[in-house]
Amino acid sequence: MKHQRRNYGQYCGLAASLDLIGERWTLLIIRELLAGPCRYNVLLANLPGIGTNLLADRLKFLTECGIIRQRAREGSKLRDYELTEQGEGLREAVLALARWGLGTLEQPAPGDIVRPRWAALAIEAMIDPSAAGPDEQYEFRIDDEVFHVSVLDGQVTVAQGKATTEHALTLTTDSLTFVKIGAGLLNPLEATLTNHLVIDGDEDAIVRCSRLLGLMA
Amino acid sequence: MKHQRRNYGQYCGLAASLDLIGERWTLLIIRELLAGPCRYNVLLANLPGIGTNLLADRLKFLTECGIIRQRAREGSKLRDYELTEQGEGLREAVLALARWGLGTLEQPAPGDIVRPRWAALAIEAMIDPSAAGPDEQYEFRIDDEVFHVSVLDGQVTVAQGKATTEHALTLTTDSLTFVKIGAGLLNPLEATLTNHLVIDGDEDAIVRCSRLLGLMA
DNA sequence: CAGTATCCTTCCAGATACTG
DNA sequence: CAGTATCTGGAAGGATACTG
Repeated sequence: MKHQRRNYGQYCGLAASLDLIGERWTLLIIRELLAGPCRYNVLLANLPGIGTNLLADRLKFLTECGIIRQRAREGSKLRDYELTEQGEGLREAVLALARWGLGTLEQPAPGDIVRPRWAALAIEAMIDPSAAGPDEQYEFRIDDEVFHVSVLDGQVTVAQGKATTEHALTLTTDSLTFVKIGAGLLNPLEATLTNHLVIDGDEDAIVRCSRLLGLMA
Repeated sequence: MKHQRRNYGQYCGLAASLDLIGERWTLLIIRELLAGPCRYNVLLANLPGIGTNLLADRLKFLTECGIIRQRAREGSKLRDYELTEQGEGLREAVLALARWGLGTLEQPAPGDIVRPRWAALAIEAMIDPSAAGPDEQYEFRIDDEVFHVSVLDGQVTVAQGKATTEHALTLTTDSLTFVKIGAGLLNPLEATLTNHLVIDGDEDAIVRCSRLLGLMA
């Protein structure tokens, strides 16, 4: 018989959350999966410092709780982990935490690492849905990965991969630069002047995109 | 020299959050303080299972990080802990987690405890700001504590204590009942019929309040 | 590739005693 | 009252080696 996990024993929404996703590493695993399905070894590579046993533990527990599931890739023996609908429900909470944490970030410490999808998380956290303009897409090229922001009927979403339609602008940068901008430690204009950030596209679209990301203050 | 806290070493908003408030008990302490300033021994009493040394550790760390501060009560030697502005910024994240966790709650396990302010957190998590109606207040009496919901200029807030104006309705219940309602495990009508929930007030206000809390589905 | 198994270290729970 | 200090068993976390 499996030993009962430690839990707070409180009948409270927050305590219930923390019983499920409050352990070390768990929310970082969720963060990775919020960007899309992912294989075991890719998770392992994107979470430097986690032990392979600990990753396996967490994945097993999250699967038992119905927060993630495994799915076979068609035409391949490889399996991906992906969020269930319940797991997807954590997006707002993760974004709220990321938004708060962005505000506390200072200059990176030596040894700190950055990944493109964390920059994508920063994009998503920065978005002000009430600033959504007309339907269009923006393509973000961060290091070697591509993401796109899509405005559709006032709904804004961020996803992995190229834009699915013509995109109104292309933004090219590295993940460190982008996270610094999100943290308010670097001015987009300054980044552009030093060539760490290159925006290519219609001028009006640039303004709309900046507004959407709260960069006009 | 103080030993450096364990941290993820990731330059990412979420990881930065978790470095500060990801340890066990920390968010539950924040939850208590979100309801208002609180003394050491009250925190200790409301967080059954935490050790006095662990609580002191957490409070010290949160103070060093600028998330909470201590304040002397006027005319008394007693000191309260309270959130700083930065700590107050965690409200949205805590509410998002509580909202998600409420959805996962099942019937309470034997030994689970409930507290009025956790029910107040459930109220706050349930609120749909877009459903805000005309300015008015609702008073909630849960066990032996009183909270009020205030709608003002389309902004909805929940606070400890009695309503500050005439209130459009008074709701009396116990914390267990209220959390169950928030978790969708108990129908408000059923709770009323069994006398676990008593609502006293104008009929239209009851409808508006129910809408605000998403109880009309 | 996707995990187990192992070993060791650190952290936490709970109790209790003590201080200003 | 508001903590600090100390101790102990047990659980969780981390590093590495190994397996189907």
